[in-house]
Amino acid sequence: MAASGKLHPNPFSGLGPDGTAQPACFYPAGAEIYGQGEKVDGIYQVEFGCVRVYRLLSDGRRQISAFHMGGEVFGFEVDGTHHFFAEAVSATGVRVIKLTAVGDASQAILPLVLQGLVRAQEHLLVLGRQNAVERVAAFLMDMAERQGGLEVFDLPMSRSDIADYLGLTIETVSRVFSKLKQKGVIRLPSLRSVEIKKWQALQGMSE
Amino acid sequence: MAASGKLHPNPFSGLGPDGTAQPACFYPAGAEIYGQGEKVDGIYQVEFGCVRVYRLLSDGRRQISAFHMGGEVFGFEVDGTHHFFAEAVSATGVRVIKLTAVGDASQAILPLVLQGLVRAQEHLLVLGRQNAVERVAAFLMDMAERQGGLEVFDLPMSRSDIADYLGLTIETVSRVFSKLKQKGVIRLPSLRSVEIKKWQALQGMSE
DNA sequence: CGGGAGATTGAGCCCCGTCAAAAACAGTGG
DNA sequence: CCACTGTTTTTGACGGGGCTCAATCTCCCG
Repeated sequence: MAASGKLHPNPFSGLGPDGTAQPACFYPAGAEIYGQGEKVDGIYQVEFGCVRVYRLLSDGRRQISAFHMGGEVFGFEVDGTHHFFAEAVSATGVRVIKLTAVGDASQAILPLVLQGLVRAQEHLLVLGRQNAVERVAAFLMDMAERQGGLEVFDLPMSRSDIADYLGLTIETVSRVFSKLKQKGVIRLPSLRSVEIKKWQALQGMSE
Repeated sequence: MAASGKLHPNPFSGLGPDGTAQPACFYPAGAEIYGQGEKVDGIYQVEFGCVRVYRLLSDGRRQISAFHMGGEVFGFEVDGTHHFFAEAVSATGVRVIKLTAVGDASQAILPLVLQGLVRAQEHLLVLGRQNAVERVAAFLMDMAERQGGLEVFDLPMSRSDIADYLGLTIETVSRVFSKLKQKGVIRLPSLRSVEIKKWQALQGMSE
């Protein structure tokens, strides 16, 4: 399938010699972008598509710590080695930004790292203190906002991905979807798209 | 009570004009260091004691996103406003580091922010995919490591704080403590201290 | 039409939350 | 040192939300 997303503005385009932008790489759905233990050779910016970043427990349990969509930057690491896996959720274009020396472009990437930290802390609240309905509601609103606040939007990821992001099982995710649909809060035009009919009701669920 | 902790090395001591270190402030147990919505006027470094950083849901549910102990830096924010509460868990000394302009000392604080991000992502795995015993085991090992890896160490925080950090209830935390004690994995010399008797067993529980 | 992966739905169970009571602890004053 | 009080922790009984296991359904893509 041809990936025809338009490119997002690159905040690094004016960096000068600090961050060196590379041509975008294409990854088909499911392709690994980097793996646990690999050496870090830069940070990544999503051009189009969607990326999941996750860790595994030894028994196979998976926790997706974040999805990254167009324009977002990911792949920060602390000691030169990746501690997570990153894979394309759907057909995805990723631009690699080489950091040629320690501290390169840190002025520019600090706010991006901070944003990632805020997102992670936000998600801690969801995983630590919200029930299944609240988690799914928060997820749907987050996805809608990141796609421009439209009431109809795509879900690039499978139920399994959603479950591993929300700390639930696919069955529970599916049941919550069905319940929200039945209540008229959402509509599911297809498996991978959602229409929010009652935004207000959704908000009330994730407080 | 006199706070007699020795001061930890300050990574900002050699910053020059970028970060301006202030004299340490003292906070008694329970005192608020900053609150949600307050303006940011710097970042904070723990001199001694322990700090909890948390958010609240509208119905009062609380999620502690991190505890910060001696030497650690916290209070990073993205838009000039605090989105969390920070309170002293026990009698605590905190040094405020004023950042006089955007980007100040970012070279120095980037690794600290990255470390916070790694910690948060690590904790996402715990909250999303581990059961009560695994959560408590991970917590105990983390606390032990942060106090030098001793087999006997202090718990500055209450059961309620531990519960709100691990996404559990105080009853469940207490029950897990009792079970671990009964199995001989830990000993509880007092309410606020722990001895790890079988480190290996603890590790096996949080995989 | 058939095959396979993903998604939905159902039945049963278990972990953990809730509610309640007892126990341990900390602080105060006598 | 002890008695008294309020807070924190522990322990118990019980119920429910979400997980497990399993069957069915839907959607692709040949």
